[in-house]
Amino acid sequence: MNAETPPSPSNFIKTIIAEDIKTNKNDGRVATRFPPEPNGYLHIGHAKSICLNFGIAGEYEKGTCNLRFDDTNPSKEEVEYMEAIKADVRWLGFDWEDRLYHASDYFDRLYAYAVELIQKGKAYVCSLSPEDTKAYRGTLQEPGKDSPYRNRSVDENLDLFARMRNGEFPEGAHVLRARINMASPNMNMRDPAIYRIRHVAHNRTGDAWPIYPMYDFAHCLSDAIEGITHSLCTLEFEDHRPLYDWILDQLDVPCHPQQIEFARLNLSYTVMSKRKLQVLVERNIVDGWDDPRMPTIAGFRRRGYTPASIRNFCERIGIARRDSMVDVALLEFSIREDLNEKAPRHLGVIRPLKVVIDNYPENRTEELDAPLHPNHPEMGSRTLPFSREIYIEKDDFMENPPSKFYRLSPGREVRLRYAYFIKCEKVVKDKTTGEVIAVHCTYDPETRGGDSPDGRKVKATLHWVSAAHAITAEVRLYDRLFSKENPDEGTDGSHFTDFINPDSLEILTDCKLEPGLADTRPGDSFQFERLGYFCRDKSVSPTGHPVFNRTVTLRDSWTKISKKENA
RNA sequence: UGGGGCGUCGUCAAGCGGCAAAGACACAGGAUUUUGAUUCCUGCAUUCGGAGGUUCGAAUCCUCCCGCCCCAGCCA
Repeated sequence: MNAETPPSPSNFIKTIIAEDIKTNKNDGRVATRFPPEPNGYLHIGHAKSICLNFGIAGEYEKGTCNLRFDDTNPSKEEVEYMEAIKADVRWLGFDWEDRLYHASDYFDRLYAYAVELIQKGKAYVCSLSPEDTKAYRGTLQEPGKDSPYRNRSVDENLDLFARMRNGEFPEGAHVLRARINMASPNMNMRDPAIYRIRHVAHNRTGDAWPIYPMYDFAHCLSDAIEGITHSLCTLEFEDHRPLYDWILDQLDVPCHPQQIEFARLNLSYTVMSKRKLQVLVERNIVDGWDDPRMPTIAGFRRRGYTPASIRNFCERIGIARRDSMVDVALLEFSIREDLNEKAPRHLGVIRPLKVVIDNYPENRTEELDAPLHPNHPEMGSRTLPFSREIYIEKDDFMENPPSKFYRLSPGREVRLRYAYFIKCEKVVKDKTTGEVIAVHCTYDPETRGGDSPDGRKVKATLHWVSAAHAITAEVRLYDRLFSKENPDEGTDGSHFTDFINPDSLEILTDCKLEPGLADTRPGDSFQFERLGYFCRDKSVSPTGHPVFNRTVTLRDSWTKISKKENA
């Protein structure tokens, strides 16, 4: 039922579950669930939870993981999000089979449980205004006061709750509260609201309900109804666990799942809350939920990340209870690792510099054979057209190179990948700006394919593309969205948007790629040799050219060396 | 200042009274290389937030201290 993922390391949750299996606590069953609220797109933090929940279930013969939408707040939730969430979970490689559920599936049963609670004297209708409710709640260090409505009779509560359900009251007039303890040091136990009036249509139940259950009431009961054994959630719900347990203890429920909390994922140089991601989308700071710079699953997909790379990343970061900030370099390692094996190699020049090979015949074109993957011959090969005028990367030429630079420069010989050795003879500059606009070279016909029969060596191999045959493309280079490792951690009045990296996107519109890249499809991934991994985008440039997104650069020790030299 | 958590390498993270304190990423060297990529070696915590204590023996148990996170939605 689950995607292939390497054997995963142990963590405290697996330890607990293994122990439960050993003691036959749930008849050997392991039932988890992934319970998103459909109020936004899934992000990499959700991927951690998905991999955990589906992953654990997948490790046991009697393991199951449900997909359950926690749709108890119709004013925030949308069908668009539900569809996107399902697509993302599937894309990640997980299968909920026939176990797609919604908290809203249980509204009737939840209502009956609420009635049961009232009948047992464990819940009451409170008619305090929201402001008064807040005032009565007390503070972190002072106990709250009992609501004046706390001792209404069971009959009156039953009547009022029935009328709430019938839509007889406006929003805010009443609320159903659990009758626990207004003096509890745990705020969640100070008679929390469990049903509120909302005259809002629900995307699945329509106008059937004018009241909706709160998270604390709906979640534990949904878990119990589904026979969940281990209810995994993030740390901020730890204080809710006593309430989770209290509700299940009062009621006649099928089972009592165990809630276990773990730390949520924080990734450096990005933000992870749905609210903040929504701000980025609404303010058009990014191009939508699937902007390749977004830490959403949809964003990573469009960026060219593979499901396996994200799953491997989630395995590597582990599961623990301490707050942490994972280095984005680990994610980058995970995608390089996967694409290095799978991505076919191609040549593409993103900042073209014209090279004329003076001793190469004017009208000649050759077809050169080039493997699609140097380490995997079984992937086959393609041919590369070669001619007198080619493009190389601007960065691969320097008129006055520093000592460590061993690419092309005046008088120097280098290899063109899978083609010929060329030697730089002359530099052509723009008369006014002094900018190098073309380079003249000679080639050695004896070096066809890239080997010299006389055994002479060159220090560098450059990627190139035949000027007459290249296709033009738009390439989008992405960098981290934020310039600060933790955008949430600004000084006094700062806002996370203050740290947006102004250079997070660079669009190159005149890139020259080997012709074979013309017949590729959106979503296809490649390595452009010496540059990085790129993924064909779904869009087309304003000029009608294909668009490629840079997923991640190759590891680059040259940049480090050159920076060191300049420092 | 009430309650609940958490503190092991630059970053994640194993470890649950007896290890020279896993592993990964990052980093630094070196080898191989028609990608300054990949691959391959090598190095990288005498120390587990601090101080005491228990014990033959402590990262693991106890005490105190310090630091960080969460909770006062009719959000989830």
